[in-house]
Amino acid sequence: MLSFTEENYLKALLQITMENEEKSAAGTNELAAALNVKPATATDMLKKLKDKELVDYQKYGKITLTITGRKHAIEIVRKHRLWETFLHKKLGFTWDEVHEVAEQLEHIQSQKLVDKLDELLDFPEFDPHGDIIPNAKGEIKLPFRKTLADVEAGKSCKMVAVKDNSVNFLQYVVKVGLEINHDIKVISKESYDSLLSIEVSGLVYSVSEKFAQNILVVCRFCEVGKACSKTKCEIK
Amino acid sequence: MLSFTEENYLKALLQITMENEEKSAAGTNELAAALNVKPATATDMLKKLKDKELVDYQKYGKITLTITGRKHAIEIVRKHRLWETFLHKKLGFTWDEVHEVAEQLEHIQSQKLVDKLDELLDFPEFDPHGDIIPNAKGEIKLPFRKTLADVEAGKSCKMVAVKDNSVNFLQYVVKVGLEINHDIKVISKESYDSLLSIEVSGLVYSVSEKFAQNILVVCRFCEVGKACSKTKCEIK
DNA sequence: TATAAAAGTTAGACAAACCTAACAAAATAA
DNA sequence: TTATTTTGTTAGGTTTGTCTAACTTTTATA
Repeated sequence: MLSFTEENYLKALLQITMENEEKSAAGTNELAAALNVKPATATDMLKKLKDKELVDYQKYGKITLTITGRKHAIEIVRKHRLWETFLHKKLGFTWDEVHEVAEQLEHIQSQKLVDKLDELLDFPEFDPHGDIIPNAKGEIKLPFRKTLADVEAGKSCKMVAVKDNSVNFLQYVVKVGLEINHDIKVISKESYDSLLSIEVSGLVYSVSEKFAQNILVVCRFCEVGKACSKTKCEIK
Repeated sequence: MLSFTEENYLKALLQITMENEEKSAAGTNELAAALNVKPATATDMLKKLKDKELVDYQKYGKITLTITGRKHAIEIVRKHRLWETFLHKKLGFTWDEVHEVAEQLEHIQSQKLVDKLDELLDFPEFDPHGDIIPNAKGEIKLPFRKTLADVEAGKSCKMVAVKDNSVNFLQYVVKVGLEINHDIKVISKESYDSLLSIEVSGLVYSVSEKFAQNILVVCRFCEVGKACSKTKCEIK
């Protein structure tokens, strides 16, 4: 049985090592920062997790999850995202409210609860932020996605997810009129500061590059989740 | 903000002091037993809860909850019973499965979650064991109830709740064919060992006095939750 | 009422998860 | 390739919630 804290370390490690394709290992400082603890604390915990064979780690070396550790981490992420979906779909929580409560709910131990929740929600694939919900077998099929910052001027795309789940960012996204499944046209890009001019539902907004890097998009004409090969695809 | 442990102590104190009308204070050993810790541990925690003004207590004296402590405890019980109801009504958990999971869920901090859950369940009054769910104001209207052991031979009653929420007892109740809202007729009572012969849905069973003391009943003809004054009332 | 039993407390220890301060190793830059 | 910065570790300390063992107070019993 894992403690809440141990679960949080595993989840953080999974998130760090899944951030992008290239990176597959984490560092102590990085991990500590993600969990809001001091590096010394993370070192202590890493020793413990190593003893339990949940992480591969040695002094001054990079940190990776073992198969078992990864399985645990995925189960936690699965629960987190199912709860987020429940809060949003069944209890009317807005997408900026779900994360905080799901952080608590993800630690509830009951396989039956997870299974039944999944069923109640009709086996959802995505949570309210557009993140993939790992299935009951712990499989995650990573969908093909670009960030809004990657879209060329003049091209259009469809928003499918956000990278940043902070309340601040999510509320800002709403304010800009953006929403999952909305179409976005990139009008222009400033070469100096990469400021983007975008059109959403007929209205034009300016957004920073930082903002655009946290909006995940796909081609409007392509199937969600697959690399598109159609000639008309606007997202390469 | 209270820790899980502190919440459990408050809840246990509420449960002990509400067990029956006469008793309104708890002892250290009793509390420790309820929480599965040693008396020494309970003493430590009591000092802490006293400092936080959640309990009235002094060395070697009886323990009672303060107004604030009671309010917290009732809120925890409310959450526990709402979650039990949710698990039973929305996720198909049986009544012997709900308690364990609700023990975890009762500690989730989110006022909105509690309110929305209450709404989703259509503001239930009773949980799957027939226990009263305190309302949003923290009010508990204690209904008039007797135990099956109090019912005279020849009289009938209606089961409305159980006192013991253990898996063992609950499964046994089901085995005997009993269920909330079922009518029970007491055929006879052995004067030697108080063994009861009862009739449920046309079938006759023998149950011990201990068992009968954990089945809560009302008069079949009286309104649930009120002391009955009708002449035909069979439960006095 | 004296004494035994029960109930409750204190002292000292331990594990988990955190910290700070000092140090060591690795990576980067001069 | 040496020096500096970044990264990571160790040592020692704190808090929370638990324990055991020894002790004290209260209650019950003879």
